[in-house]
This record gives sequence, C-alpha cells and structure tokens, in this order.
Amino acid sequence: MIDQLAEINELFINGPRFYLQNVSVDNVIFGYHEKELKVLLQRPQTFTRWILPGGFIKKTETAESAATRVASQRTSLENLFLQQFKVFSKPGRNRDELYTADNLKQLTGWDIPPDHWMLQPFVSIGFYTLTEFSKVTTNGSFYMEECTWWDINALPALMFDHAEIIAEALKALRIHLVHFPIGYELLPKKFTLPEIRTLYETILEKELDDRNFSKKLLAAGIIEKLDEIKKIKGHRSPFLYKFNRRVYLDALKEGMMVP
Amino acid sequence: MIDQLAEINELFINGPRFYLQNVSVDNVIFGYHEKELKVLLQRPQTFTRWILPGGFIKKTETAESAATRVASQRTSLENLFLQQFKVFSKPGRNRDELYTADNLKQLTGWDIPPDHWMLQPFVSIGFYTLTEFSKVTTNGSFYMEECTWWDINALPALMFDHAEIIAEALKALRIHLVHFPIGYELLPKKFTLPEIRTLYETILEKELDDRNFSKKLLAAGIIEKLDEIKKIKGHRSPFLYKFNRRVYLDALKEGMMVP
DNA sequence: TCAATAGTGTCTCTTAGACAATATCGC
DNA sequence: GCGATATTGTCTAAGAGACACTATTGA
Repeated sequence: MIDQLAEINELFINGPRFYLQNVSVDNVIFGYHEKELKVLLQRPQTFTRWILPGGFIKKTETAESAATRVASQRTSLENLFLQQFKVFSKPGRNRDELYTADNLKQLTGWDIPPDHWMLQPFVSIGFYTLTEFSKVTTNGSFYMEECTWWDINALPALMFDHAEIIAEALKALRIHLVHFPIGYELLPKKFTLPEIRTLYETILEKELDDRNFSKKLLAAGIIEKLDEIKKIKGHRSPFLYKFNRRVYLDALKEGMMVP
Repeated sequence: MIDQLAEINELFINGPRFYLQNVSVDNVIFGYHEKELKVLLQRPQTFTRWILPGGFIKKTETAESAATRVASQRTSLENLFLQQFKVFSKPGRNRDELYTADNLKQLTGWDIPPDHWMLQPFVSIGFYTLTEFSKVTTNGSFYMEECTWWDINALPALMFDHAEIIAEALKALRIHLVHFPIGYELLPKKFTLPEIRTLYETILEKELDDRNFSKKLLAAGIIEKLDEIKKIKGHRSPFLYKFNRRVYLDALKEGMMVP
C-alpha cells in the first residue's frame, strides 16, 4: 500500500515527467464463469459512476506493459495477455461532469488545478482480455472504493466513453472467437464438452449445435477425449476432455473457424 | 503555402497548446498501379533517410481526422479511408540519430531546445490505406524535399521504427484482403479479369488460379460482365467487367473470403 | 501460322449445417 | 420408470481447389 501511495503521489505531481501525456490505456477485462460473461469495473471512492481499469503509460514502457501493469495492480492477475483492439480519440471523450478538478481534489486530497495534466484531453488505447473470474481476487486501488465484476448485459452507469469502449471490445472478442480457439486459460485442465460449448454460447449469445461443435474441435485435434468422466448427480455423467496444447497454439497462430 | 507555413509555425511554437503531446499518427499509404505495390514516403530536406507521412493530432479532432488531414496535405488525396491497425509504443521508438535538436533547427530554422516537445517520446497510431498511385500528385510539404512512391520490395533506409510499421501494415492489408473485397477505388470503372486478378496477386505476392478466382467473384455477384471488350494489341482482347456496388458494399460489411 | 494472352467447365474432396435417436445416471 | 442431460452419425449441399484445352488477336 505504501508503494501504491508513493506511485500515486508520483503520478499526480510528477506525472508529466514519468508518464506520457494525452495518452492512456483502458482495459476491458472479460471474466467468464459458469455461463456468465462479466466485465471488471471500478468506482472511485467519491464518484457515482464506474470506469474501466485504466492508467497511464510510463515513458519507459510500452502500451502493452502499461495495460498489464494496470491490470495486475487492480487484480491478482499476473501476465495477462491483453490485446490491443482500438484507439478511442473523439475530442471530449474524457470530459465528464463528474471528472472535474474539484472532484479530483476531493478524491485525492491533492490540490488539482483546472489545467492539471490529468484533465487534459486523452486518447485511449483499448485492450481486452478474457479470464476466469472465479480465480480473480480484486484489490481496489487506493482511491477506488470498489472493483467488481458486472454482468455484460447489466452494466452500471459508466463515465466517459467507457460504455462504447466495452461495446467495441465485445465486438472484437466475438470476431476473435470465431477465428481462433479460446478456452485454455478459462477452463479447468479437464473439462467436459458441454462446458466448452457453453463457453462459446455465452460469449456469442447464440446456441451452437452440439454435434457439429464437438465434431469440429475433435476433428481439428484441438481437444482430446480422456478416459475419465466427471461425476454429476441426477443425470448422465459427461466425459472429460483436455486441450492438445500444440494444436491449440498452432490454431492460435494460423487461425481457424470455430463455431 | 502561406497556410502551411503558418500551420508549421503554430506546430513548433504552440504545439502543446493545440496538439496532443506524446501521440502521433503515421500513415502507410499503399499505392497500386500496373502490377506494382508501392508505399508513399517522404524525406525532410536535410535528412538522409525517409519517413512515413505522419503528424500530430489536434485537440479538436480524432486520430482518424488527423490521419486524413495529414494525407491530404501531402497528396492530392481527399477523403481517403484510412484504417487504424496498430499502436506502436516501444520506448525509444522515436529516437533516431538523425532526429536531434540540431538537425531540427537546421531543417526548420527554429531554435529547438533539446527538451522540445517534438523530441519527447511518442506513441504512434498506425493507419493504412490503399489507393491508385497514378492518380496521386504529391506535394511535398514545406520542409519535405521529396515525397515519392517506393516499391514495397525495395524500400530505402527509414527513420525511427517506420520499417516495422510498414511491415505490420502490409500484414494487416493482406489479412483484410482475404476477408473483404478490394478494388473499387483502385481499378477503373471498367476493368478486365486479368487486371483485378493481378491486383490480388501483387498484394498477396502469390499466383491465383484464374478459373477459380473469376468463378468466385462472379458467383458472389461482386463483379458483373459487360458487353464490351478492351482492345489490346497483339493478342486476344479481354472482356470488361464492373463492380456491383451494392453487393460489393454488402461484402465489405459482412466479410467474405476472396482469393 | 505463330506468339501471346484470355476465357472457360468439370471433377473431387472437404466442410458446413441440418437433423433425432439412444445412453446414462440418480431418484 | 422418469427426469435430466450427454453422446453420437448420416445426409445433403456448397465451396475450395486441382486441372488443360480452346479462342482471339495482330504481326
């Protein structure tokens, strides 16, 4: 916490010395767990609306490192693979009636002049990633009262253009999903066919034919059947499968159509 | 020219007031003409290496408008559709042994202090577009001695990380090409089958089967055969075709596999 | 008639997508 | 046996890709 406080002081006071100005990163961290797709949002203590986890880029790091750093400061997630998907640059995009010098002063205790660098226009580089949200512990940063998951279909009121950023990230995720396999980081080592199919169905918000779906993944060699079943009460127990890591990674590189 | 000079003065002196700092746009403008794929580059008067047409973003415009503005300042191209493809942010990416305060002073006549805002680190938003290069007249900007087309396979020495930006843009263009039709802005209203096939072959740097290629475009309805031929000396004259604009635009929206 | 290029059809193989009956488990 | 869910195969249609001969023009 000391470190974090020191970093925040540095940010407010010495920001322009260490950080790039007029550019930020915003992370859309999608979390999946048991048929639900969620997004990680945070709310600064004194604000009534929510924001994406985001931050500024140090002069000594890439945008990707900045996005990864921001994500791991807010959550227990290390080494997330965050993917650039779009730059948002509409003039006025980071003006918001809540985001004023007064409110920032109230939030931080610092005296923020109206021309403070953080109140300047910013273009934001959007990143997204997909993770298993039950594994994530969120640690709200110093000024953040809350940092929690929200269902993708029931988002709270957001600040700035962050609703638009989430919408664009979802579009990007779905396009990505159709061309590349997903699931390696999201499912347990051993999983069932209904589990992986439901994952796809949840993200795409449409039903997939069970026969065709498994046929395709098996034919491609992406997943392999194990000699075990998962005990489930009340009905037939499903077989377990595992990813073939090599084929999976090849498909990631080369691309393939999935659903 | 007066306008341009005024703008450049404003840029050097009042840059931080009107322009975003630490962010720029760089345009990879691909030009196609008769089996050749080229890239538009410029060279500042006193420099020995080349750069991409690029510039800064005004606080009152989007990154897209900035890219379009820059492109139309350097060429006769208005309303180009420039496509964001990646942000480049490696620390030190815009350091270059040629790009020093001294050299900038020599180039511009202005007294550039070593901590001038243009010498600060910049992340750059990469845009690309594809155009017919025979239609383009280049007007080098004030400090640019030359602004010319270079063959994609014989690029000159470049400054900064611009060689990498071009390589990434080409990757993006090729992926785009496989999923969406191109050619509308690149070919004359009436064109022949060999012409459009050669366009694809040039960009992809591989041969396409002439029968399958035409079959596909015709079956999709993207192009339509006309009742005219193009007179060519020395051998059989090819038929002319035109795009079906509606189908073409639909394919642009929906995506399709082309080659 | 030759050189150069354009035009065109068929076959095979793979894949996408539609579709429904049977198996297992726990109660 | 029943309720709940998992598993699995076949058929058809469309598309991808391989492949080679004929047509036209002008010199």
